[in-house]
Amino acid sequence: MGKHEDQRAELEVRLAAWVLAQGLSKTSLRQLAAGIGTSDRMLLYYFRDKAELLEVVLGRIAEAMTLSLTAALPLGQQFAPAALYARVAELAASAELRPYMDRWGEMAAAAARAEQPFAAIADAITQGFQFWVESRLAISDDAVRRDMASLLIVMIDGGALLEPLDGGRVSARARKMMQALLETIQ
Amino acid sequence: MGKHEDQRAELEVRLAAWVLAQGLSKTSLRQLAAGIGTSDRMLLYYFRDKAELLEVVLGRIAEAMTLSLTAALPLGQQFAPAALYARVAELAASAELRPYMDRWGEMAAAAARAEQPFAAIADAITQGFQFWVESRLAISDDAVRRDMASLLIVMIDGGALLEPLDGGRVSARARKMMQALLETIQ
DNA sequence: AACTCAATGTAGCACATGCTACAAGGCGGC
DNA sequence: GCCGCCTTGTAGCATGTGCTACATTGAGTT
Repeated sequence: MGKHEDQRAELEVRLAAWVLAQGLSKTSLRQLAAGIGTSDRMLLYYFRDKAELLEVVLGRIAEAMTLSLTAALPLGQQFAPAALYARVAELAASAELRPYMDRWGEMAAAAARAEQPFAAIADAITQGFQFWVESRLAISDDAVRRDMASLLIVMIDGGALLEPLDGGRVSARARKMMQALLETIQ
Repeated sequence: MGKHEDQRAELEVRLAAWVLAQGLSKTSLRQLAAGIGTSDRMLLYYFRDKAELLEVVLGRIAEAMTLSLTAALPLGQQFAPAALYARVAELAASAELRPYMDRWGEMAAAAARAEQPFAAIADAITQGFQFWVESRLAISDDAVRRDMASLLIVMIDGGALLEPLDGGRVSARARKMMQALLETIQ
């Protein structure tokens, strides 16, 4: 196997860990290089350009997020909307998944500004998330299950987005109300 | 009255219009100056620094948004959650309010990245929005009215955030489901 | 040992950014 | 008419950015 590919994969892993921990705000080539202990020159040796680097690294992070989610709540079991919402809201706030949710929020935001290459990746994650929720909802009607999954996603993501605002109060109140609302339709 | 203040106010108006139309992604001093037909030098003559400029301009935009919202749905009338949600969702998608919602999404996103001075302004808007919704909800219990208002806000903002993703499908499905859900508790 | 070529370092370019120093214009009061 | 000062233009600095040219190293092959 090629040593080149190994080296590049190694860089990808370290970059993904660094970006996951540090966020998307400090992603200049020099900052990334300093963060993982190499040089910007090296990054551009192993990646065509910054766009390709980010695409690959964010892809890895997205993949890891999906793995984490699935590990925490394996496929097979199905839940009523209220129960699944509670589980996912709790998960999203957990120490393990919080960094992923934060990055996800940043990416969705960047996508809203039409920054590349965030839009494409955010799109893929959204669809993956939709599928993940959908396949864990105990709702027989296909269309309703789809719609309910989307509702949960908007609530989770919207909550995550507004979390840093107003000290998290709006977010907390909405979660509580949503929970109550979902329980009325058991 | 001082001519200086007039000049500055004039700049503020033009800057606000420009930023409202163009978004927050092109807000370097040179870009702003070119956009409204002046020089970066002038901007820094009338504003202490870029932070103050953005603060004032975004404040103006936020103010205009509140005015627009209130004009569209004056205080006095109160609505059941489902009705208010429908009205606001429709409003948020209208040609008049859409630019404001887009800017608001960008600001919330920027605030999530802890970029200054967005955080403080986004905070103020959130609270203003909470008050706006709360005072139009026909719910007698104070705590419940607060929580329901927050829920609607998270749904509206979350929907706006996810609107550009997956062709707006997730957003649309969530809106539909939420509507149905709210109607069950008339 | 000599050679080759991938891997890495050093230096720098061209550009954008926020901001500033300095000077020139122009409009007021005397 | 002349002076003074508010306003505006020109030029530039320091820094950060993505990216590149060139030189050097060093390990593997013959």
